[in-house]
Amino acid sequence: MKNQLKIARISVDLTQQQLADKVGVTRQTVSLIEKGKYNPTLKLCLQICYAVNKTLDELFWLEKEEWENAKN
Amino acid sequence: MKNQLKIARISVDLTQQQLADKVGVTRQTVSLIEKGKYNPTLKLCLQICYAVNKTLDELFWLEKEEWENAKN
DNA sequence: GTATAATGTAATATATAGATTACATTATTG
DNA sequence: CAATAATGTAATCTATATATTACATTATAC
Repeated sequence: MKNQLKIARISVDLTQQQLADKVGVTRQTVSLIEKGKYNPTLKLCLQICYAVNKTLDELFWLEKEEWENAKN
Repeated sequence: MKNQLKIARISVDLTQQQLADKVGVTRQTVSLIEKGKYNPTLKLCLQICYAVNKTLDELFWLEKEEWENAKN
């Protein structure tokens, strides 16, 4: 599932590992979320938002059509 | 985890069962999410947003402080 | 160009989201 | 107030988010 995490993370100058540490998750999890291969929980989404100083909509919002195309 | 789902669902005149059907989940899952006793996945959050015509921030956003208080 | 940091990704294990079944409680409507 | 619809919630099961370990590839710095 597509998202804006990678660009947001880089803009606050964090590596995947640093972000992972901040939100208490493994680097792999961050990597997979950025790649759109994961369906994170709301809690994790919120923690990521706080860490990179963005809102849910800014990082994770998808219009319904994009959603329906991106079947995965 | 607190959220605005119940009020949004009622405002589009759906029962928990109807919402559950629309998003392809059980009524129990909807109930628990409304009660703040569940940590839904991003996909489910998005589908709920589409069903009640709200955004992620409108339904699920929590400021960091509220978050930190609401430990669960 | 080589060392090192950062990232991608695969296999297996564990924790937990969500389903299922069931029953109780709380609205709502006649 | 009685019947029914809507909702709360508990126990058990299944699917999947996330951890762990490990190794490969890609970027960055010397």
